[in-house]
Amino acid sequence: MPFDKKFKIMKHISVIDLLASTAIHQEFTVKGWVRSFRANQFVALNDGSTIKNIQCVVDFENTDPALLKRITVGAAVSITGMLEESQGAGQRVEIKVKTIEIAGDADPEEVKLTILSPKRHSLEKLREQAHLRVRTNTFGAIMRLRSKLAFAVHEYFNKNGFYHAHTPIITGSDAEGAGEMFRISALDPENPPKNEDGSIDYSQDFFDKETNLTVSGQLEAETYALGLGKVYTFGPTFRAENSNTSRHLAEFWMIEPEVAFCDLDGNMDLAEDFIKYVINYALENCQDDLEFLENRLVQEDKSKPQAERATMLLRDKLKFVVENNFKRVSYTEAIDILRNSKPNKKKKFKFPIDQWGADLQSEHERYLVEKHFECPVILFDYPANIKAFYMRLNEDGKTVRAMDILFPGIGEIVGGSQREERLDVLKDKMAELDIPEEELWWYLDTRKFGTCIHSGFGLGFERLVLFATGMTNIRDVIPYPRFPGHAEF
RNA sequence: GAUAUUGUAGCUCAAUGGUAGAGCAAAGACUUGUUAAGUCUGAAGUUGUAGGUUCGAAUCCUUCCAAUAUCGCCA
Repeated sequence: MPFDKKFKIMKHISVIDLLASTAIHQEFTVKGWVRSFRANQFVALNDGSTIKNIQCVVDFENTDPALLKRITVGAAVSITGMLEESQGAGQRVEIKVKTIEIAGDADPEEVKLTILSPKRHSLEKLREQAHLRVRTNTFGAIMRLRSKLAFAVHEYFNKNGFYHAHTPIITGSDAEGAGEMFRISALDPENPPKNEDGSIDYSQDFFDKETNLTVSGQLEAETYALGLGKVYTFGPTFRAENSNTSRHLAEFWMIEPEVAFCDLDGNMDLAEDFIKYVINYALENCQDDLEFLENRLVQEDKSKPQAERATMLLRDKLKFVVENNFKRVSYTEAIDILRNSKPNKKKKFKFPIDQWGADLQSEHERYLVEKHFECPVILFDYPANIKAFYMRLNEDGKTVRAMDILFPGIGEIVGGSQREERLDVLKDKMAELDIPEEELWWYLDTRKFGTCIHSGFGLGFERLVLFATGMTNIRDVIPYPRFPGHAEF
Protein backbone atom coordinates (compact mmCIF):
# COMPACT_ATOMS: atom_id res chain seq x y z
CA MET A 1 0.00 0.00 0.00
CA PRO A 2 1.40 3.42 -0.90
CA PHE A 3 2.73 5.43 2.00
CA ASP A 4 0.22 8.25 1.49
CA LYS A 5 -2.80 5.97 1.74
CA LYS A 6 -1.43 3.91 4.59
CA PHE A 7 -0.69 6.86 6.81
CA LYS A 8 -3.22 9.35 5.41
CA ILE A 9 -0.52 11.99 5.48
CA MET A 10 -1.47 13.56 2.17
CA LYS A 11 -5.10 14.34 1.61
CA HIS A 12 -4.41 15.39 -1.94
CA ILE A 13 -3.31 13.56 -5.06
CA SER A 14 -0.04 14.17 -6.87
CA VAL A 15 -0.02 15.41 -10.46
CA ILE A 16 1.68 12.26 -11.73
CA ASP A 17 -1.10 10.08 -10.27
CA LEU A 18 -3.81 12.46 -11.44
CA LEU A 19 -2.55 12.44 -15.04
CA ALA A 20 -2.62 8.64 -15.02
CA SER A 21 -6.04 8.47 -13.38
CA THR A 22 -9.13 7.15 -15.16
CA ALA A 23 -11.49 8.37 -12.41
CA ILE A 24 -13.44 10.74 -14.65
CA HIS A 25 -16.14 12.86 -12.93
CA GLN A 26 -14.53 12.26 -9.52
CA GLU A 27 -13.41 15.04 -7.22
CA PHE A 28 -9.74 15.52 -6.32
CA THR A 29 -7.60 18.03 -4.49
CA VAL A 30 -4.25 18.85 -6.07
CA LYS A 31 -1.56 21.19 -4.72
CA GLY A 32 1.38 22.73 -6.48
CA TRP A 33 2.88 25.82 -8.06
CA VAL A 34 1.41 27.81 -10.95
CA ARG A 35 3.58 27.50 -14.05
CA SER A 36 1.32 29.61 -16.26
CA PHE A 37 -2.16 31.10 -16.21
CA ARG A 38 -3.51 31.46 -19.72
CA ALA A 39 -6.60 33.28 -20.93
CA ASN A 40 -7.67 33.99 -17.36
CA GLN A 41 -8.88 30.39 -17.04
CA PHE A 42 -6.19 27.76 -17.67
CA VAL A 43 -3.83 27.11 -14.77
CA ALA A 44 -0.83 24.91 -15.65
CA LEU A 45 -0.07 23.37 -12.27
CA ASN A 46 3.13 21.53 -11.42
CA ASP A 47 3.94 19.83 -8.13
CA GLY A 48 7.33 18.35 -9.01
CA SER A 49 6.07 14.77 -9.14
CA THR A 50 6.50 14.79 -12.91
CA ILE A 51 7.65 17.18 -15.59
CA LYS A 52 4.08 17.34 -16.86
CA ASN A 53 1.52 19.84 -15.61
CA ILE A 54 -2.13 19.29 -14.86
CA GLN A 55 -4.38 21.81 -16.57
CA CYS A 56 -6.93 23.26 -14.16
CA VAL A 57 -9.80 25.17 -15.75
CA VAL A 58 -11.16 28.06 -13.71
CA ASP A 59 -14.72 29.32 -14.27
CA PHE A 60 -13.46 32.90 -14.39
CA GLU A 61 -16.92 34.44 -14.91
CA ASN A 62 -18.05 33.13 -11.53
CA THR A 63 -14.83 33.62 -9.60
CA ASP A 64 -13.92 36.65 -7.49
CA PRO A 65 -11.65 38.88 -9.67
CA ALA A 66 -9.49 39.58 -6.59
CA LEU A 67 -8.80 35.85 -6.31
CA LEU A 68 -8.09 35.52 -10.05
CA LYS A 69 -5.53 38.28 -9.73
CA ARG A 70 -3.62 36.23 -7.17
CA ILE A 71 -3.22 33.26 -9.53
CA THR A 72 0.21 34.28 -10.73
CA VAL A 73 3.25 32.44 -11.98
CA GLY A 74 5.11 30.93 -9.03
CA ALA A 75 2.21 31.06 -6.55
CA ALA A 76 1.43 27.95 -4.51
CA VAL A 77 -2.21 26.90 -4.81
CA SER A 78 -4.56 24.20 -3.62
CA ILE A 79 -7.19 23.27 -6.17
CA THR A 80 -10.23 21.06 -5.70
CA GLY A 81 -12.40 20.03 -8.61
CA MET A 82 -13.65 17.29 -10.91
CA LEU A 83 -11.37 15.30 -13.15
CA GLU A 84 -12.77 15.59 -16.69
CA GLU A 85 -11.74 14.68 -20.21
CA SER A 86 -10.12 17.72 -21.76
CA GLN A 87 -11.70 19.60 -24.64
CA GLY A 88 -8.28 20.92 -25.63
CA ALA A 89 -5.75 18.99 -27.66
CA GLY A 90 -2.76 19.30 -25.38
CA GLN A 91 -3.83 16.93 -22.63
CA ARG A 92 -6.03 13.90 -21.98
CA VAL A 93 -7.60 15.06 -18.73
CA GLU A 94 -7.97 18.29 -16.80
CA ILE A 95 -9.48 19.53 -13.55
CA LYS A 96 -12.66 21.60 -13.61
CA VAL A 97 -11.95 23.90 -10.69
CA LYS A 98 -14.55 24.05 -7.90
CA THR A 99 -12.43 25.88 -5.34
CA ILE A 100 -9.01 27.40 -5.56
CA GLU A 101 -7.05 28.52 -2.51
CA ILE A 102 -3.86 30.54 -2.66
CA ALA A 103 -1.44 28.80 -0.32
CA GLY A 104 1.39 31.23 -0.98
CA ASP A 105 1.30 34.38 -3.11
CA ALA A 106 4.01 35.31 -5.59
CA ASP A 107 4.12 39.02 -6.45
CA PRO A 108 4.59 39.32 -10.25
CA GLU A 109 6.69 42.46 -9.85
CA GLU A 110 9.15 40.46 -7.78
CA VAL A 111 8.80 37.22 -9.74
CA LYS A 112 9.85 39.04 -12.91
CA LEU A 113 13.24 39.71 -11.28
CA THR A 114 13.83 35.97 -10.86
CA ILE A 115 14.26 32.95 -13.09
CA LEU A 116 10.65 32.03 -12.25
CA SER A 117 9.49 34.55 -14.84
CA PRO A 118 8.03 32.48 -17.67
CA LYS A 119 10.69 32.65 -20.37
CA ARG A 120 13.93 30.99 -21.37
CA HIS A 121 16.88 31.61 -19.07
CA SER A 122 20.53 30.78 -19.58
CA LEU A 123 22.03 28.03 -17.44
CA GLU A 124 24.42 30.61 -15.98
CA LYS A 125 21.47 32.72 -14.83
CA LEU A 126 19.79 29.64 -13.34
CA ARG A 127 22.99 28.82 -11.45
CA GLU A 128 22.86 32.22 -9.74
CA GLN A 129 19.42 31.33 -8.38
CA ALA A 130 20.07 27.69 -7.56
CA HIS A 131 17.38 27.77 -4.86
CA LEU A 132 14.71 28.50 -7.48
CA ARG A 133 16.03 26.56 -10.46
CA VAL A 134 14.50 23.29 -9.31
CA ARG A 135 11.13 24.84 -10.23
CA THR A 136 12.14 24.98 -13.89
CA ASN A 137 11.43 22.13 -16.30
CA THR A 138 15.10 21.54 -17.00
CA PHE A 139 16.21 21.31 -13.38
CA GLY A 140 13.15 19.40 -12.30
CA ALA A 141 14.02 16.81 -14.95
CA ILE A 142 17.71 16.73 -14.00
CA MET A 143 17.07 16.34 -10.29
CA ARG A 144 14.37 13.70 -10.68
CA LEU A 145 16.77 11.80 -12.93
CA ARG A 146 19.58 12.24 -10.41
CA SER A 147 17.37 10.78 -7.69
CA LYS A 148 16.34 7.81 -9.85
CA LEU A 149 19.96 7.14 -10.81
CA ALA A 150 20.98 7.15 -7.14
CA PHE A 151 18.26 4.62 -6.43
CA ALA A 152 19.45 2.45 -9.34
CA VAL A 153 22.96 2.48 -7.87
CA HIS A 154 21.74 1.00 -4.61
CA GLU A 155 19.43 -1.40 -6.40
CA TYR A 156 22.23 -2.74 -8.60
CA PHE A 157 24.55 -3.45 -5.70
CA ASN A 158 21.81 -4.85 -3.51
CA LYS A 159 20.69 -7.22 -6.28
CA ASN A 160 24.26 -8.38 -6.79
CA GLY A 161 25.09 -9.25 -3.21
CA PHE A 162 27.01 -6.12 -2.22
CA TYR A 163 26.76 -4.56 1.22
CA HIS A 164 26.65 -0.79 1.62
CA ALA A 165 29.54 0.29 3.84
CA HIS A 166 29.25 3.76 5.38
CA THR A 167 32.86 4.89 5.39
CA PRO A 168 33.71 7.98 7.43
CA ILE A 169 33.38 11.53 6.16
CA ILE A 170 35.95 12.76 8.65
CA THR A 171 39.24 11.06 8.08
CA GLY A 172 42.33 10.92 10.26
CA SER A 173 44.56 9.71 7.48
CA ASP A 174 46.11 12.15 5.06
CA ALA A 175 47.97 9.54 3.04
CA GLU A 176 45.33 8.73 0.46
CA GLY A 177 47.03 10.90 -2.08
CA ALA A 178 43.85 11.63 -4.01
CA GLY A 179 44.17 15.39 -3.75
CA GLU A 180 44.25 18.45 -1.53
CA MET A 181 42.09 18.12 1.56
CA PHE A 182 39.81 20.37 3.58
CA ARG A 183 41.05 20.47 7.16
CA ILE A 184 38.44 20.34 9.88
CA SER A 185 39.14 21.59 13.36
CA ALA A 186 37.32 22.65 16.49
CA LEU A 187 40.19 24.84 17.64
CA ASP A 188 39.72 28.59 18.08
CA PRO A 189 40.90 29.94 14.72
CA GLU A 190 41.83 33.28 16.35
CA ASN A 191 44.04 31.73 18.96
CA PRO A 192 44.95 28.09 18.34
CA PRO A 193 47.32 26.27 20.73
CA LYS A 194 50.84 26.21 19.36
CA ASN A 195 53.80 23.86 19.50
CA GLU A 196 57.20 25.18 20.54
CA ASP A 197 58.16 25.61 16.88
CA GLY A 198 55.11 27.81 16.26
CA SER A 199 53.05 25.23 14.37
CA ILE A 200 49.48 24.51 15.45
CA ASP A 201 49.21 21.83 18.15
CA TYR A 202 46.51 19.53 16.80
CA SER A 203 47.01 17.12 19.72
CA GLN A 204 44.76 19.55 21.60
CA ASP A 205 42.11 19.49 18.86
CA PHE A 206 38.81 17.61 19.08
CA PHE A 207 40.23 14.33 17.73
CA ASP A 208 43.67 14.81 19.32
CA LYS A 209 45.12 14.92 15.81
CA GLU A 210 44.86 16.58 12.44
CA THR A 211 41.69 15.59 10.60
CA ASN A 212 40.25 16.27 7.15
CA LEU A 213 37.18 15.69 5.05
CA THR A 214 37.54 12.47 3.09
CA VAL A 215 38.85 12.46 -0.47
CA SER A 216 37.94 8.80 -0.94
CA GLY A 217 36.44 5.97 1.05
CA GLN A 218 38.55 3.43 -0.79
CA LEU A 219 41.05 2.45 1.90
CA GLU A 220 38.31 1.92 4.48
CA ALA A 221 36.18 0.12 1.87
CA GLU A 222 39.09 -2.24 1.20
CA THR A 223 39.15 -3.25 4.86
CA TYR A 224 35.43 -3.96 4.68
CA ALA A 225 35.71 -5.94 1.43
CA LEU A 226 38.17 -8.16 3.24
CA GLY A 227 35.43 -9.09 5.69
CA LEU A 228 32.10 -8.66 3.95
CA GLY A 229 33.35 -9.77 0.55
CA LYS A 230 31.56 -7.35 -1.72
CA VAL A 231 30.96 -3.79 -0.52
CA TYR A 232 30.36 -0.35 -1.93
CA THR A 233 30.36 3.18 -0.61
CA PHE A 234 28.22 5.99 -2.01
CA GLY A 235 28.70 9.30 -0.31
CA PRO A 236 30.04 12.82 -0.47
CA THR A 237 33.72 13.32 -1.19
CA PHE A 238 35.74 16.50 -0.85
CA ARG A 239 38.71 17.85 -2.79
CA ALA A 240 40.29 21.22 -2.06
CA GLU A 241 41.86 21.42 -5.50
CA ASN A 242 41.68 24.76 -7.25
CA SER A 243 39.91 23.16 -10.19
CA ASN A 244 37.91 25.43 -12.44
CA THR A 245 36.38 23.19 -15.05
CA SER A 246 32.97 22.00 -16.16
CA ARG A 247 33.64 18.50 -14.75
CA HIS A 248 35.14 19.13 -11.28
CA LEU A 249 33.49 19.94 -7.97
CA ALA A 250 34.98 20.49 -4.51
CA GLU A 251 32.11 18.43 -3.07
CA PHE A 252 30.87 15.53 -5.13
CA TRP A 253 29.29 12.12 -4.63
CA MET A 254 31.39 9.08 -5.34
CA ILE A 255 30.46 5.44 -5.75
CA GLU A 256 33.24 3.06 -4.74
CA PRO A 257 32.70 -0.70 -4.93
CA GLU A 258 35.41 -2.97 -3.55
CA VAL A 259 35.42 -6.74 -4.13
CA ALA A 260 37.52 -9.47 -2.52
CA PHE A 261 38.86 -12.28 -4.72
CA CYS A 262 38.33 -10.17 -7.84
CA ASP A 263 41.06 -9.29 -10.32
CA LEU A 264 41.25 -6.40 -12.77
CA ASP A 265 39.28 -8.22 -15.47
CA GLY A 266 36.48 -8.83 -13.00
CA ASN A 267 36.71 -5.20 -11.96
CA MET A 268 36.26 -4.02 -15.56
CA ASP A 269 33.34 -6.43 -16.01
CA LEU A 270 31.72 -5.05 -12.87
CA ALA A 271 32.18 -1.41 -13.84
CA GLU A 272 30.79 -1.92 -17.33
CA ASP A 273 27.83 -3.98 -16.14
CA PHE A 274 27.09 -1.45 -13.40
CA ILE A 275 27.11 1.56 -15.71
CA LYS A 276 24.90 -0.21 -18.23
CA TYR A 277 22.42 -1.19 -15.53
CA VAL A 278 22.10 2.32 -14.15
CA ILE A 279 21.78 3.96 -17.58
CA ASN A 280 19.22 1.37 -18.61
CA TYR A 281 17.28 2.03 -15.41
CA ALA A 282 17.03 5.69 -16.42
CA LEU A 283 15.88 4.76 -19.93
CA GLU A 284 13.14 2.57 -18.51
CA ASN A 285 12.02 4.74 -15.60
CA CYS A 286 12.61 8.37 -16.60
CA GLN A 287 11.11 8.53 -20.06
CA ASP A 288 9.27 11.86 -19.70
CA ASP A 289 12.28 13.65 -18.24
CA LEU A 290 14.67 12.14 -20.81
CA GLU A 291 12.33 13.13 -23.63
CA PHE A 292 12.28 16.70 -22.34
CA LEU A 293 16.08 16.83 -21.96
CA GLU A 294 16.51 15.32 -25.42
CA ASN A 295 14.26 17.96 -27.01
CA ARG A 296 16.08 20.64 -25.08
CA LEU A 297 19.38 19.50 -26.64
CA VAL A 298 17.80 19.41 -30.10
CA GLN A 299 16.62 23.01 -29.66
CA GLU A 300 20.04 24.05 -28.37
CA ASP A 301 21.76 22.41 -31.34
CA LYS A 302 19.71 24.46 -33.77
CA SER A 303 21.67 27.55 -32.79
CA LYS A 304 25.00 25.80 -33.29
CA PRO A 305 27.04 25.40 -36.47
CA GLN A 306 26.54 22.04 -38.20
CA ALA A 307 29.93 20.68 -37.14
CA GLU A 308 29.23 21.15 -33.43
CA ARG A 309 25.84 19.48 -33.42
CA ALA A 310 25.31 16.15 -31.71
CA THR A 311 25.36 13.16 -34.03
CA MET A 312 22.99 11.16 -31.80
CA LEU A 313 19.86 11.98 -29.86
CA LEU A 314 20.22 11.71 -26.08
CA ARG A 315 18.22 8.52 -25.66
CA ASP A 316 19.93 6.89 -28.66
CA LYS A 317 23.27 7.76 -27.10
CA LEU A 318 22.22 6.11 -23.82
CA LYS A 319 20.92 3.04 -25.67
CA PHE A 320 24.19 2.81 -27.57
CA VAL A 321 26.10 2.63 -24.29
CA VAL A 322 23.77 -0.01 -22.89
CA GLU A 323 23.83 -2.19 -26.01
CA ASN A 324 27.50 -2.09 -27.01
CA ASN A 325 30.63 -3.41 -25.34
CA PHE A 326 33.10 -0.89 -24.02
CA LYS A 327 36.36 -1.06 -25.94
CA ARG A 328 39.16 -2.40 -23.72
CA VAL A 329 42.62 -1.20 -24.64
CA SER A 330 45.91 -1.44 -22.77
CA TYR A 331 47.88 1.73 -22.14
CA THR A 332 50.63 0.38 -24.42
CA GLU A 333 48.16 -0.21 -27.28
CA ALA A 334 46.68 3.23 -26.72
CA ILE A 335 50.09 4.84 -26.98
CA ASP A 336 50.68 3.04 -30.31
CA ILE A 337 47.33 4.23 -31.64
CA LEU A 338 48.02 7.79 -30.54
CA ARG A 339 51.58 7.80 -31.84
CA ASN A 340 50.37 6.77 -35.30
CA SER A 341 47.29 9.02 -35.25
CA LYS A 342 46.77 11.83 -37.74
CA PRO A 343 46.77 14.65 -35.17
CA ASN A 344 50.01 13.35 -33.68
CA LYS A 345 51.76 13.12 -37.06
CA LYS A 346 50.42 16.49 -38.12
CA LYS A 347 51.53 17.90 -34.76
CA LYS A 348 48.00 18.92 -33.86
CA PHE A 349 48.33 17.71 -30.27
CA LYS A 350 49.48 20.31 -27.79
CA PHE A 351 51.38 17.48 -26.09
CA PRO A 352 52.75 15.20 -28.84
CA ILE A 353 53.02 11.51 -28.00
CA ASP A 354 56.55 10.35 -28.62
CA GLN A 355 57.36 7.67 -26.09
CA TRP A 356 55.91 5.06 -23.77
CA GLY A 357 55.41 6.30 -20.23
CA ALA A 358 53.81 9.66 -20.98
CA ASP A 359 50.67 10.51 -19.04
CA LEU A 360 47.67 10.87 -21.33
CA GLN A 361 46.28 14.41 -21.56
CA SER A 362 42.59 15.03 -22.04
CA GLU A 363 43.16 15.78 -25.76
CA HIS A 364 44.51 12.22 -26.14
CA GLU A 365 41.67 10.67 -24.19
CA ARG A 366 39.17 12.63 -26.27
CA TYR A 367 40.81 11.49 -29.50
CA LEU A 368 40.61 7.83 -28.47
CA VAL A 369 36.99 8.00 -27.33
CA GLU A 370 35.45 10.51 -29.73
CA LYS A 371 37.46 10.00 -32.92
CA HIS A 372 39.19 6.62 -32.96
CA PHE A 373 36.81 4.21 -31.19
CA GLU A 374 33.64 6.33 -30.99
CA CYS A 375 32.43 4.45 -27.90
CA PRO A 376 33.25 4.19 -24.19
CA VAL A 377 36.83 3.00 -23.73
CA ILE A 378 38.49 1.17 -20.84
CA LEU A 379 42.22 1.81 -20.64
CA PHE A 380 44.22 -0.56 -18.43
CA ASP A 381 47.75 -1.51 -17.37
CA TYR A 382 49.17 1.97 -16.94
CA PRO A 383 52.82 2.77 -16.18
CA ALA A 384 53.39 2.37 -12.45
CA ASN A 385 55.01 5.76 -11.96
CA ILE A 386 51.93 7.77 -13.02
CA LYS A 387 49.53 5.91 -10.73
CA ALA A 388 48.78 5.60 -7.00
CA PHE A 389 50.78 3.54 -4.48
CA TYR A 390 48.11 0.91 -3.80
CA MET A 391 47.77 -0.43 -7.35
CA ARG A 392 48.87 -4.03 -8.09
CA LEU A 393 52.29 -4.19 -9.79
CA ASN A 394 52.29 -6.38 -12.90
CA GLU A 395 54.88 -9.10 -13.50
CA ASP A 396 56.66 -6.81 -15.98
CA GLY A 397 57.62 -4.64 -13.04
CA LYS A 398 56.74 -1.41 -14.82
CA THR A 399 52.95 -1.37 -15.22
CA VAL A 400 50.15 -1.59 -12.68
CA ARG A 401 46.71 -3.18 -12.86
CA ALA A 402 44.90 0.13 -13.15
CA MET A 403 41.94 0.95 -15.34
CA ASP A 404 40.15 4.14 -16.34
CA ILE A 405 36.84 4.31 -18.15
CA LEU A 406 36.59 7.19 -20.60
CA PHE A 407 33.25 8.49 -21.83
CA PRO A 408 32.58 10.70 -24.84
CA GLY A 409 32.18 14.35 -23.86
CA ILE A 410 33.01 13.71 -20.23
CA GLY A 411 36.40 12.02 -20.13
CA GLU A 412 37.31 9.95 -17.12
CA ILE A 413 34.17 8.66 -15.42
CA VAL A 414 35.76 5.73 -13.56
CA GLY A 415 39.19 5.20 -12.07
CA GLY A 416 39.98 1.86 -10.52
CA SER A 417 42.52 -0.88 -9.99
CA GLN A 418 43.36 -4.27 -8.66
CA ARG A 419 44.96 -3.50 -5.30
CA GLU A 420 48.45 -4.53 -4.29
CA GLU A 421 47.79 -7.45 -1.94
CA ARG A 422 51.45 -8.35 -1.25
CA LEU A 423 52.65 -6.74 1.98
CA ASP A 424 56.33 -6.50 1.00
CA VAL A 425 55.63 -4.96 -2.42
CA LEU A 426 53.17 -2.49 -0.89
CA LYS A 427 55.68 -1.46 1.82
CA ASP A 428 58.42 -0.95 -0.75
CA LYS A 429 56.15 1.26 -2.82
CA MET A 430 55.14 3.34 0.21
CA ALA A 431 58.77 3.80 1.17
CA GLU A 432 59.54 4.90 -2.37
CA LEU A 433 56.80 7.57 -2.19
CA ASP A 434 57.60 8.61 1.43
CA ILE A 435 54.24 7.48 2.74
CA PRO A 436 54.74 6.78 6.47
CA GLU A 437 53.66 3.27 7.50
CA GLU A 438 52.44 4.56 10.89
CA GLU A 439 49.70 6.54 9.11
CA LEU A 440 48.32 3.42 7.43
CA TRP A 441 49.10 0.69 9.97
CA TRP A 442 45.47 -0.45 9.87
CA TYR A 443 45.53 -0.63 6.06
CA LEU A 444 48.73 -2.69 6.09
CA ASP A 445 47.11 -5.05 8.61
CA THR A 446 44.71 -6.23 5.87
CA ARG A 447 47.77 -7.50 4.00
CA LYS A 448 49.09 -9.22 7.12
CA PHE A 449 45.95 -11.10 8.10
CA GLY A 450 44.50 -13.14 5.27
CA THR A 451 45.38 -10.88 2.39
CA CYS A 452 43.83 -11.69 -0.97
CA ILE A 453 43.48 -10.42 -4.48
CA HIS A 454 40.90 -7.63 -4.53
CA SER A 455 39.79 -4.79 -6.77
CA GLY A 456 37.60 -1.75 -6.84
CA PHE A 457 36.91 1.53 -8.56
CA GLY A 458 35.61 5.02 -7.99
CA LEU A 459 32.86 6.46 -10.13
CA GLY A 460 31.97 10.14 -9.97
CA PHE A 461 28.20 10.17 -9.61
CA GLU A 462 27.83 13.68 -11.06
CA ARG A 463 29.75 12.64 -14.18
CA LEU A 464 27.29 9.80 -14.61
CA VAL A 465 24.40 12.25 -14.21
CA LEU A 466 26.09 14.55 -16.74
CA PHE A 467 26.13 11.75 -19.28
CA ALA A 468 22.60 10.56 -18.57
CA THR A 469 21.09 14.05 -18.80
CA GLY A 470 23.21 15.31 -21.69
CA MET A 471 24.18 18.34 -19.62
CA THR A 472 27.67 19.72 -20.14
CA ASN A 473 28.51 21.52 -16.91
CA ILE A 474 28.82 19.48 -13.72
CA ARG A 475 27.54 22.46 -11.70
CA ASP A 476 24.15 21.85 -13.30
CA VAL A 477 23.65 18.29 -12.09
CA ILE A 478 24.02 18.80 -8.32
CA PRO A 479 21.57 20.95 -6.33
CA TYR A 480 24.11 23.30 -4.75
CA PRO A 481 27.51 23.03 -6.43
CA ARG A 482 30.65 23.68 -4.39
CA PHE A 483 33.66 24.95 -6.32
CA PRO A 484 36.40 27.54 -5.71
CA GLY A 485 34.83 30.75 -4.42
CA HIS A 486 31.33 29.29 -4.30
CA ALA A 487 29.54 27.97 -1.22
CA GLU A 488 26.36 30.08 -1.48
CA PHE A 489 23.06 28.48 -0.46
C1' G B 1 46.87 27.95 -10.83
C1' A B 2 47.34 29.33 -16.48
C1' U B 3 45.19 31.23 -21.06
C1' A B 4 41.14 33.25 -23.88
C1' U B 5 36.40 35.52 -24.41
C1' U B 6 32.49 38.30 -22.42
C1' G B 7 30.08 42.12 -19.07
C1' U B 8 24.37 47.48 -22.05
C1' A B 9 16.59 47.39 -19.31
C1' G B 10 14.23 41.74 -15.09
C1' C B 11 16.12 38.20 -19.37
C1' U B 12 18.42 37.53 -24.53
C1' C B 13 20.88 40.82 -27.50
C1' A B 14 21.68 45.58 -31.01
C1' A B 15 24.06 50.41 -31.32
C1' U B 16 31.16 53.08 -37.37
C1' G B 17 34.30 57.56 -31.09
C1' G B 18 28.71 61.65 -32.16
C1' U B 19 20.57 61.62 -29.54
C1' A B 20 21.42 54.24 -25.76
C1' G B 21 17.37 50.64 -29.15
C1' A B 22 14.60 45.81 -30.21
C1' G B 23 12.37 41.10 -28.85
C1' C B 24 10.70 38.51 -24.61
C1' A B 25 9.05 39.00 -19.43
C1' A B 26 6.29 42.09 -16.04
C1' A B 27 2.12 46.23 -15.40
C1' G B 28 -2.83 48.36 -17.22
C1' A B 29 -7.01 47.64 -20.66
C1' C B 30 -9.56 44.47 -24.07
C1' U B 31 -10.45 39.35 -25.54
C1' U B 32 -11.88 34.40 -23.60
C1' G B 33 -11.05 26.56 -24.90
C1' U B 34 -5.92 28.40 -24.26
C1' U B 35 -1.15 25.07 -24.87
C1' A B 36 5.58 29.72 -24.07
C1' A B 37 -2.53 32.29 -25.73
C1' G B 38 -3.89 36.91 -28.65
C1' U B 39 -4.57 42.57 -29.51
C1' C B 40 -3.55 47.57 -27.76
C1' U B 41 -1.13 51.05 -24.23
C1' G B 42 2.32 53.05 -21.16
C1' A B 43 6.68 52.10 -18.09
C1' A B 44 11.49 50.31 -17.54
C1' G B 45 19.08 52.33 -18.16
C1' U B 46 24.82 55.72 -13.25
C1' U B 47 26.31 50.71 -20.34
C1' G B 48 30.27 45.56 -14.07
C1' U B 49 34.02 48.91 -11.00
C1' A B 50 37.74 52.77 -10.49
C1' G B 51 40.72 55.84 -13.26
C1' G B 52 42.72 57.78 -18.07
C1' U B 53 42.75 59.63 -23.49
C1' U B 54 39.23 62.93 -26.24
C1' C B 55 35.40 68.79 -27.80
C1' G B 56 32.69 64.14 -27.11
C1' A B 57 33.42 57.14 -24.60
C1' A B 58 28.78 51.58 -24.33
C1' U B 59 32.79 51.92 -28.05
C1' C B 60 39.96 53.34 -27.25
C1' C B 61 43.78 52.48 -22.90
C1' U B 62 44.84 50.84 -17.65
C1' U B 63 43.27 48.67 -12.66
C1' C B 64 40.08 45.69 -10.13
C1' C B 65 35.63 42.50 -9.95
C1' A B 66 32.50 38.78 -12.06
C1' A B 67 30.86 35.01 -15.50
C1' U B 68 31.98 31.36 -19.17
C1' A B 69 35.20 28.14 -22.07
C1' U B 70 39.79 25.46 -22.57
C1' C B 71 44.18 23.48 -20.07
C1' G B 72 46.50 21.32 -15.50
C1' C B 73 44.82 18.18 -11.01
C1' C B 74 41.11 14.10 -11.04
C1' A B 75 36.00 11.26 -10.28
